[in-house]
Amino acid sequence: MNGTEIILDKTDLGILRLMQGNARITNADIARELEMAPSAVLERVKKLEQKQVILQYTARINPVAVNQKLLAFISMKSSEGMGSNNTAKELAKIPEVQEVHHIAGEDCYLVKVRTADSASLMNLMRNTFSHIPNILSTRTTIVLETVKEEQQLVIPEK
Amino acid sequence: MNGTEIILDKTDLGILRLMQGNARITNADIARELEMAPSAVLERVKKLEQKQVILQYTARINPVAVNQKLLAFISMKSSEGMGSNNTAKELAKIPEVQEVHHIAGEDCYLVKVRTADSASLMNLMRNTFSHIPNILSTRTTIVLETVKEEQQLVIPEK
DNA sequence: GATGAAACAATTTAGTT
DNA sequence: AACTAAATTGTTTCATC
Repeated sequence: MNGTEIILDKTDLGILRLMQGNARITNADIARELEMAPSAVLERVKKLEQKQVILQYTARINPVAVNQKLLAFISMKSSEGMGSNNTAKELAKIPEVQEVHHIAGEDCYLVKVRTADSASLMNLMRNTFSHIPNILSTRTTIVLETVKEEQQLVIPEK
Repeated sequence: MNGTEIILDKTDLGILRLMQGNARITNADIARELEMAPSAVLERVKKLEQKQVILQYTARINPVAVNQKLLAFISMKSSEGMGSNNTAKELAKIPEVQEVHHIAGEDCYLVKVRTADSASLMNLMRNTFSHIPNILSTRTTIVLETVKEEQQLVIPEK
């Protein structure tokens, strides 16, 4: 069927919870929290990486500090048939595109984009999006203020 | 006016690029890449944290592995006047809510929510959203497939 | 701000249970 | 899978430039 099912025990979930909150926590500190040996933590973490339970360790950076002040969501209709998602794959290659979701309802993608300002969003749409085939229409929504933006998942207790 | 402007030099941007790609990189490795002393890297990193250029170090976890299979975007109209954003603040407190954006156009919020399945989304809406005042209407869009989902920013060269 | 050196701490490997 | 112990490597402080 699909890939082997991933089974996580209480210790794995504890590690995930700690690392989701602070990816630079030391294995020694994880070991102290969970009352186990650091070498055992290292083994667990390696396996979680291997199994792609942990996808990446990343620093969240303030977009304003690196001049990425504009955030927009763009809905796009595509003329390609169900099953193919080449349009989405092309969109995913663009560095300013942070997210591409295929959504229910119409033949639609929802795309999250970050640029310096509205002028650079226009340029991106004119120079890059316009070369992607099968895009029938776009509707752009500009974010005025972001109140919360995290990717923290609710990790179950058990 | 606003908070003091943040000025980042080439070294800071190099550190940010490396840590955005891998938050568990050692300061020693950053030092080797950027050809400087590890103690200087430590000082820079501390300052970037202090200045809130680095907001958090986090492990990105596979949602499927922790049983968070459903992703939805909800647009909400609110009856509260411009300037106040209590509705948004209440939404931000809910752990399943990953993002809350105030968007242009109508009196609207765009909310990103992750739950186990559609039944648990229904429960969340019935039990939690319904207690938040001033929500006039909601329109829920279910994600069928996520092609890309990252928060990686484009870090300028200089 | 950056460096180098010293003291301290964490990581990682290997052997054992 | 987990533990301990030992060897290696990284972190952190501090005096100096």
